[in-house]
Amino acid sequence: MYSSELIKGTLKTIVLKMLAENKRMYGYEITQKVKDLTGNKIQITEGALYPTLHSLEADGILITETEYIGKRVRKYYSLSKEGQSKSKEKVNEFADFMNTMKFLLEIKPA
Amino acid sequence: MYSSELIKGTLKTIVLKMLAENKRMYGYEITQKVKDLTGNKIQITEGALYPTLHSLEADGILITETEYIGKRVRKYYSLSKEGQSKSKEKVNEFADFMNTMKFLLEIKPA
DNA sequence: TTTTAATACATAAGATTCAGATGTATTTGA
DNA sequence: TCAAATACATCTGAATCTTATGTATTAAAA
Repeated sequence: MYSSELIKGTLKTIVLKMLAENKRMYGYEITQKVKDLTGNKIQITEGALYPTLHSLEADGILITETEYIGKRVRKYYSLSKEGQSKSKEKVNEFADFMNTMKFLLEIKPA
Repeated sequence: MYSSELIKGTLKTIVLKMLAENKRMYGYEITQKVKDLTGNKIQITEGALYPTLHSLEADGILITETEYIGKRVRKYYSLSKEGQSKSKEKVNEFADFMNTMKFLLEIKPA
């Protein structure tokens, strides 16, 4: 687990990337996928995730569909057309940022 | 310039790295150095920098000395013993975080 | 020569964003 | 059967940053 401040500012990018890879996902699924892929190093809390999903939806970046799994409601999120380009844009920006930071912090390639 | 949220959480790491490289620096100097090294891509605002410097000082990570340049006061910041290890620690943590993100976002090496 | 830009410190108000706590309800597995 | 996992979500508060503002000195340009 990283110190909490590090994750800041990357949540939106992570969520958009996950949805770009998986067509549609529900909230809990996103938290688990990220946890799995990062070997528990990044754990998205629900208190952070849901407000983010809702704000992305409000901005037209995400689309939702509700389904019933038995009696339980499940809310799927997927990228809108706009969301697809937004996702690429965000990932590219982060890649650029990493290069800048790598240089600034003189980090040698792993 | 990156979207503001990206920088979040990295300010402390950047400041500590700058001081590890330069022995002692004053606030304004740090903002300019980072601006120069990143080709204006990262611009630390003073409203963000000074609270950070003060809190690092309060935590015993930084030491200050005040000097007069003409009539103007200049406040130099440098790493304490504890600050030196903290600096390495922070940079290493960020390097690790970048690797995790690179994998998660499937970013190919530049 | 005057006045603008740059240097250099700093604070304060507000926004954003995240963590942690809490809440509800269902379903699976021990 | 009862605990743990699944799945949604909200709310309070803490942390951190942005924008704006303020003071004062010094260098450079008009």
